[in-house]
Amino acid sequence: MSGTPQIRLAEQGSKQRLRLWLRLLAVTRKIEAELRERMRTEFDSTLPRFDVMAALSRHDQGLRMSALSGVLRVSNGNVTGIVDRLAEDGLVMRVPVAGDRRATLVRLTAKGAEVFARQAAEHEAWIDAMLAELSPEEARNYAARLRTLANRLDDKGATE
Amino acid sequence: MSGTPQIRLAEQGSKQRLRLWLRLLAVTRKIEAELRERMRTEFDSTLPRFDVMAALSRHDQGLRMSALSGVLRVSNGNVTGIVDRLAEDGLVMRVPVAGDRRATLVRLTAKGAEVFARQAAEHEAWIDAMLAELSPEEARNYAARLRTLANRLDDKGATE
DNA sequence: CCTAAATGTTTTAAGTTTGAAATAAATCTG
DNA sequence: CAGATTTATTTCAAACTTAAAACATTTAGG
Repeated sequence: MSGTPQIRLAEQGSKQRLRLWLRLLAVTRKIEAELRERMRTEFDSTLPRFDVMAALSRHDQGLRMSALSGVLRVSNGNVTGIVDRLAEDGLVMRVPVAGDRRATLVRLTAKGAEVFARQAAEHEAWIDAMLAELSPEEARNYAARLRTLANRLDDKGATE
Repeated sequence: MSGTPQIRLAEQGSKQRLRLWLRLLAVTRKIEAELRERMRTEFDSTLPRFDVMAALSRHDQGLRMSALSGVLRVSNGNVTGIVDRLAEDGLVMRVPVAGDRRATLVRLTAKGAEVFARQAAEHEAWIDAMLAELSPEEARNYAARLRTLANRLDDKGATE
């Protein structure tokens, strides 16, 4: 009815992986929705803004627009808009790059660094609470597994 | 320097969970980006459209706008726009609900069901290839773990 | 040097997304 | 049964997102 045993097994593998993907997506969306809601109510901000500030907080010297876009895996034009709005609020600043007038370096302002520090502490606590069910060891194991999976995905993308 | 041993351990757990979350997000975004790209180039469509059709394909009798919104975990207004565009393309139809003139039932058209069947087969194959590194058993185990995690998150949300 | 290709960023058009306000209809309550 | 509340959906404004086009600048070849 449903083919040879070999094909039945392959189909099952495919179904299991699809199911895993759907669960992964569901959990990720659930957590993101919760984080977005809290960012909005507690800090009157958004996740994309937080993501940009988080990336910048790891680079005191600042990041180019293209580097920011690469780190966050979002399009160039997207970053332009988010940085525009953060700059309006005085949280980041655009700095010219000496020797390349095409490029712009984006950096957290003093105010931006201060605001981000507060938000980051809460953000970490929210995640800690949401994932409290996972022991530190379990979290570490899953993170490691995801890391190898991400590497494999990157490899594939690179060779295509 | 960094507090009592108890606090140091708690901090570590928090860091591990944060790291896990960041990896989860990175992998999910990577896969989504790949799926979006393929939906665009192979089918000239988008993930949100596919998601809506996938939900409808599991309900022959159709779904109310609010049910669709609930299943997909996106806002009501969002679903309105996506269904509008799918309807323009003749892939879904709005059907009045007998006995409740506020509500609308959304269903796949024959064309929509046919288009979705083709896309779903490809979609499953793409995911199967991307997650090929995971054995069916491993996929099943992770899916199960994510399921309990999702349940826990839902419980939290319900009691708040 | 001068042009062609490459690089860095912004702009644009279309679609997605949210939360809140508006609308419409059904249900509850006195 | 009339008014108030709740429920189902759409509309709206603002932000996010992408891919592609436009722009500015730099680098590479001749």
